[in-house]
Order: sequence, then structure tokens, then C-alpha cells
Amino acid sequence: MAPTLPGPDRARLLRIQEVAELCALTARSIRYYEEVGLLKPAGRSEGAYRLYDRDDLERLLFIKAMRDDAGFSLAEIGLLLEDEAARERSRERFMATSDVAERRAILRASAGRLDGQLARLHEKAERLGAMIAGVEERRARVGCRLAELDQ
Amino acid sequence: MAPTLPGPDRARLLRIQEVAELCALTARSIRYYEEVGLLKPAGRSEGAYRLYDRDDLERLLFIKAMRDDAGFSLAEIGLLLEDEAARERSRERFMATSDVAERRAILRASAGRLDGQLARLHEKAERLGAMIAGVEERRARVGCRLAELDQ
DNA sequence: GCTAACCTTTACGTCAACGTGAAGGTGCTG
DNA sequence: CAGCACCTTCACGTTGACGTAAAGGTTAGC
Repeated sequence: MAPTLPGPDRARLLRIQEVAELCALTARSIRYYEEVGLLKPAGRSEGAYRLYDRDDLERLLFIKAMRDDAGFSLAEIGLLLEDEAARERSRERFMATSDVAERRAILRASAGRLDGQLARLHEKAERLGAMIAGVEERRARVGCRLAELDQ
Repeated sequence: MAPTLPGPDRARLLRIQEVAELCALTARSIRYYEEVGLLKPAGRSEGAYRLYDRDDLERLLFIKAMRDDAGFSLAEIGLLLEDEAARERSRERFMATSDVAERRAILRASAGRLDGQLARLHEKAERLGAMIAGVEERRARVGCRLAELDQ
């Protein structure tokens, strides 16, 4: 065998439990995400262990962020990831051509997809903001009355 | 009797299907929310029909907003509503006393509860904002390349 | 080469948040 | 008072997102 790559090799593949800890997920969740088609491990070991690379890790962090922070369902996240994949394919097609018109079209499509994502995120943020404003207003009124009492 | 009710009867009680449509919920969901203790209809008809007033409607809208916009679970929403109820009771105690120290204490408690809600909401908003910023940055890069092509 | 720790698939369990009948009562309308 | 739409209470079904246990294979350290 090749000398076991020790220490500071940055390209090491991780097993499921390691990525789980790094992402603050459970191994079960990660397998489940694979089951429903959200990601595939970069590879498998000789003995069929799932092996993840840094891209997988980022993908998992993205999934977790979308789930926890934005509250999207796994199905919705799947669509977002498809969008992402489409952008990636676009990027390749973009690099492969030098026709300016085609390049423009590809970029426009990417921009459109991103705009779609942004619209959905902004809508959520806006409604959340409205709720916050409501609570803040009430908080302000209470603060006001406290100030009145204090002088 | 009741001579000064302005115009059409504004205080009409609604049956479940009507509020459901007004709130964009299903009757089943509303019954379920009652089942888990999130609200009780203002009254019942002679034949045991649930009857809802405007307060109930607002409560349901609040529940829906918390669920859809902020992504809270029904259990969490229950806690928020308890907070709300506690604030209400505080208000009454506040009105009932004229002891300045007690009034201050009551207001402080209210402020604390509201601050707690705000903290949770702000955390959500912040993380959502970070995500949006990330997507916007990528969008900007694409826009930039488009602009380069266009001149 | 042995062992402990980690991994695999398979499969059944669970919890929240409802959906979907079934069987029967209510309430307005003609 | 007949009829129809809406309501009631069970009660079981479903879907999403995992948890958990079983039975066995793999890897790393000694």
C-alpha cells in the first residue's frame, strides 16, 4: 500500500460520522438526505463505507442552513440544489463557448434562477421583518411606560 | 336594546368554515389547534357549532404567521401565546395597582418576555439575512459578467 | 490476527401536523 | 317538513423527517 497519508493532507475523505459531527447533523440524517436524493457521497471505500469530500460538506451545510435558518422542506431544498446544479452546468457550457450571444443567454438564465431564489428568500425575510416590527412596537410602548414611571 | 350598534353587525360570530376561509386554513387545522390547546372558540351555538369572534380570528392569523413566516412549531407557538396571555394578565394587574414599584416590576416582566421573543425572531432573521447576502453576492457576480459582455 | 469502534443495509418505530372518511346532528330555505 | 349544506365527534390513515435496533461487514491499533 501507499504510505498512509497522515497529518495535514487537506484533501482527505471523511467518513459519515466525521462529517456528521462537523455539520452538527446525525449520520442517519445524512443517509436520509442521500436516500431522498439530496446528495451522493464523493466515493465509497473498498468496504463500501461512504466517503465525503469538502464539496459534500459544504452541500450538507447548505442543506442544514436552508432547513434550519430558512425553514425550507427537504423537497424545496432539492429544488434549490437542482437550480444550483443547473447553474453549474451553465458555467461549463459558458466556458465551452465563445459565442457572445450564447454566453449572454447562459448568464441571463443563471441570473434568472438566482433572482427566483432571492425572491423566495426576500419574501420570507419581509414577512419575518413585519412580525419583528410588530413585536418591537409593543416592546417600545412598554419601554415608554417604564421611562415615564422612572422620572 | 343594543340600539347603537353601528351599521351591519360587526360582532357577528363566525362558523368554522368561514374563519377557515378568512385565514386560509382548513377547518381541520383549526380543530387541531384547539385540540392541542392553541385556542378555544369564543362560544358554541345551541347545537354545539363552534363560533369564533374577531379575537379568535386574529389569534388564528397570528398562529398562521408564526407557523408559515417564522417557521415555529405549534409547540413553540403555544409558548408564545402563553407569553401573550401572561402579558395580558400583567396588564390587568398593572391597571389594578397604583403602587409604582409594583407597576415597574410588572412592566419589566413584560419587557423581558418581549425581549425574549425578539431575540428569537432576530436570530432567525439574522441567519436568513446572511443566506440572502450570500445569494446576492453570487447574483451580483453574474450581473457583473453580463455587464462586461454588454459593453 | 484480534478486537473495538465504526460502518453497511434492512426494516420497523415515532412524532408532528394534519387528511379523510363514517355516522349522525343542525340550521336555513323553499 | 323536506332537503341540503354545514356542523359534530370519533377514529384511523398519511406524509415528512428522521430514530432505533438487528445482523453482519470493515478498519485501525496493538
